[in-house]
Amino acid sequence: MPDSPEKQAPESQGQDEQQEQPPRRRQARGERRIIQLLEAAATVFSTTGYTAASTNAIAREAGVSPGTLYQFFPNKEAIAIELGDRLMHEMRDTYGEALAPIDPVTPLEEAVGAAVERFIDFNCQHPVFFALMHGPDVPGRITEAHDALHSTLHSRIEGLLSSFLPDASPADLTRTAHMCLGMYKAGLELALAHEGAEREAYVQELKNALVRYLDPLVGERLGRPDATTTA
Amino acid sequence: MPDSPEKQAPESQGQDEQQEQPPRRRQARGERRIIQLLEAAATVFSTTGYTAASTNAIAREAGVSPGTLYQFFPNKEAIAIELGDRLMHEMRDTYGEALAPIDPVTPLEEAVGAAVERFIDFNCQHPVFFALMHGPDVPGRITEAHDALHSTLHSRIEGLLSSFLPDASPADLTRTAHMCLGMYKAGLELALAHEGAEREAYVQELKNALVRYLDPLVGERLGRPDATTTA
DNA sequence: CCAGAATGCGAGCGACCGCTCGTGTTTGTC
DNA sequence: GACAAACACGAGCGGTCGCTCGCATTCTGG
Repeated sequence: MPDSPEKQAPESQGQDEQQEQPPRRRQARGERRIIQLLEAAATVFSTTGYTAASTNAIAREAGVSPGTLYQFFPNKEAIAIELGDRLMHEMRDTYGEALAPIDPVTPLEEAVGAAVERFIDFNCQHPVFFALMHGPDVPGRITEAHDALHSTLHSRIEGLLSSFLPDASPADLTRTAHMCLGMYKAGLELALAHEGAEREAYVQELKNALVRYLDPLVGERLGRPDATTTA
Repeated sequence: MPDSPEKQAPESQGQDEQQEQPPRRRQARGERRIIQLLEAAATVFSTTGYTAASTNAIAREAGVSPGTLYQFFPNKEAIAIELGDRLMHEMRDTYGEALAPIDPVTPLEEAVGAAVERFIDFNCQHPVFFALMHGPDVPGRITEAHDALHSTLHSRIEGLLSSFLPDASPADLTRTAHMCLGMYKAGLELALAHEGAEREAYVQELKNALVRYLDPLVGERLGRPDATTTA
């Protein structure tokens, strides 16, 4: 691993906020190559992890030469970053504000079930996402993106919880939210490790675990009409 | 990374079960060096992970030369294996049969609490253990040890569950046990990420999550006297 | 005390990795 | 058709890594 060279043109600093783009015109062929390379990278990353994946392997998987790969990406990290950005974008497009709005009258089961369902679905359709987000070896920028997503989810959960539990201490709220995220991650891992009906069963099990974990906390809330049908 | 050479003397196979030891006599100094090297390896592994840890770094951390390291370990993997073996041994020594016996009259809270407490404690005192066991990049033999431990824990949990739930389907039992292990792992990660009182709070939260997850399943059991005090 | 084994050293080998560069091919524009 | 820019190639550069090897030093048994 050579140290990241970090050689950038000094740029005109200070008064021009768009700092690059020596007008790099892409042809249609180039755009196709980029997609091809990103797909290859997704395959290699999700099978071997980020650090173990070699750029030569990605190029080989895409059926091009190493030089061609570096025609479109300045370095290995940029590939992962671009891949992560596109996944993040696709997630927001697909599920829109699904991870944002919280309807306080929604029953707990429904809220948990919907959120779990959506995120598990996305991860099943894009296994790279899990490899990049929960991989232990990914470098700086990806980790930043991961942390950003993580803290977004965390504060969403915290918000949901505080709407259910307005009188809980912030520390308890944070802990509970972290625990929920941890359980979600564990369930995701189990779901990804299985397929078909078995996967569905694990998703259901994750929902059960989350609801049962949270239910006692919100139990004293004003009445949910049917509290008996749990399983 | 060079391909693992895998050059072993053919050995006399078949009728002699102790297959090696060209009588390698160790001096006291050597034993000390081995412990020194293993401690250095523990430090390096737990800070950088297995693959990212370089043997030269381990030797440097131990204050010896690379050659000296290879006087005592045939390769990098062997260091991790020896380290893992000693940890496993120490775990069994420390907690003895604590992970074995299941007293069916023990209340659920107590059983879960005791098991969680013990394992969390061990992991807090030996952070390497987590790095080696749940690290994503560790090679063959370590993964085998991990899988062995994992399936041991899994079958213990399955046994406990089946004693509580004699009429549940095997598939459900397996799933529930996997879910418990996943939740434990998530809680362990959270506990390791904090210290002192906050860590204790996460341990308690993990116990809560597990008990609440399992309680509805064993709820129809013959009476535990006080079923109301949950928190 | 001394032969030989165990221990210790560190330059360096071979393999692989991320990445570059000189060169050749394709594509768009006039 | 001419020219430049974008695209493609692949040998190979500089680097690190796991690990070796020849040689010096220290310990141990007879």
